[in-house]
Amino acid sequence: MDQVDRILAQWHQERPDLDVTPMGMFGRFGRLRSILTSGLEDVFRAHGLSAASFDVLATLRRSGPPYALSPSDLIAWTMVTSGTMTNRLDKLEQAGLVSREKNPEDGRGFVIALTQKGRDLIDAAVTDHVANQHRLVDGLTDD
Amino acid sequence: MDQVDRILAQWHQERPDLDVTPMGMFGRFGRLRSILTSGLEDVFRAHGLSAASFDVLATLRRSGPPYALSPSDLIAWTMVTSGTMTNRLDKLEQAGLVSREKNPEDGRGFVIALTQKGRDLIDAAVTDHVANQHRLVDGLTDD
DNA sequence: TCCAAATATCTTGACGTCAAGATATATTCA
DNA sequence: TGAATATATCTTGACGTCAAGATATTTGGA
Repeated sequence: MDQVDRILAQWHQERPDLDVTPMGMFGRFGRLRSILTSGLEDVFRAHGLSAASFDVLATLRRSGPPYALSPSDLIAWTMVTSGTMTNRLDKLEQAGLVSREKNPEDGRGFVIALTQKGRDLIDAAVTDHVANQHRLVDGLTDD
Repeated sequence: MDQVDRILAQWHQERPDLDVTPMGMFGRFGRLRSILTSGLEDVFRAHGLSAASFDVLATLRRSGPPYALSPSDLIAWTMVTSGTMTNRLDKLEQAGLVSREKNPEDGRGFVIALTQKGRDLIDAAVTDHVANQHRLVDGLTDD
């Protein structure tokens, strides 16, 4: 009898007209998500990153040399809005992890590139992150 | 070859030393979550609610008569911080969906209760929400 | 009885996010 | 070539969340 079971029991009592079976699935899915998310964030934090900043640095890193993309490319890969990306890039630029220069071929755009510091940081962070994912996945099985 | 596969292919190219198998699972788990979450929010929005406000009203409703709990109880059920709960209750009180009165038995505390309007709203919203969960779950199967 | 410790809630400041709108530059095609 | 339209990015304002700290009240002994 966990928290999800208690919630279902309350609904059964108060609203017997509803079949709340799927609610149990949604509830446990959400709890699993929250456990996994915070497990991942532990590693990001250990490298001074958030999930948001890791996301951008990792996208640049795995795009291969020269480790540079436009904000539009980053928006497409990460599926966030342009306002969110501007905000992420402001933080990363301020931290010296990426550079932001005008695109010489399109006056509307910019080129975002990993700095050496950003490159070193994301390489170390990804290594730890993948190991952490293995650890978290191994910790499941019968959930 | 979806977005997740493309990401894994890039990592394989750039960091062949890493076994990124679990990353595919995390990626698809995250995408599924985002799809389900936005599916649920459609119904909340249709009733003028957010996931946050639905959460509080539903907790009060399923607690049974007199549909009243302390902020501490609500914090325990919803697993958010006290600051978050204060903010949620401010919004709900302002919308006339809950009342917030001093607890006559404990000067430090309050009693949060559904108003009639809140009671009517959450009963209708929960009915739709559960139907929506059935719909979303039925839409899966081979994912 | 009175004070130290515990408890209940609110406040403050910072994050990350989104939608909508503002700007600046490119592109298209009449 | 010039105007209409499309595109790239940034800005603004609002939400929801958290951690840490501030207040007020209650409780548990000495």
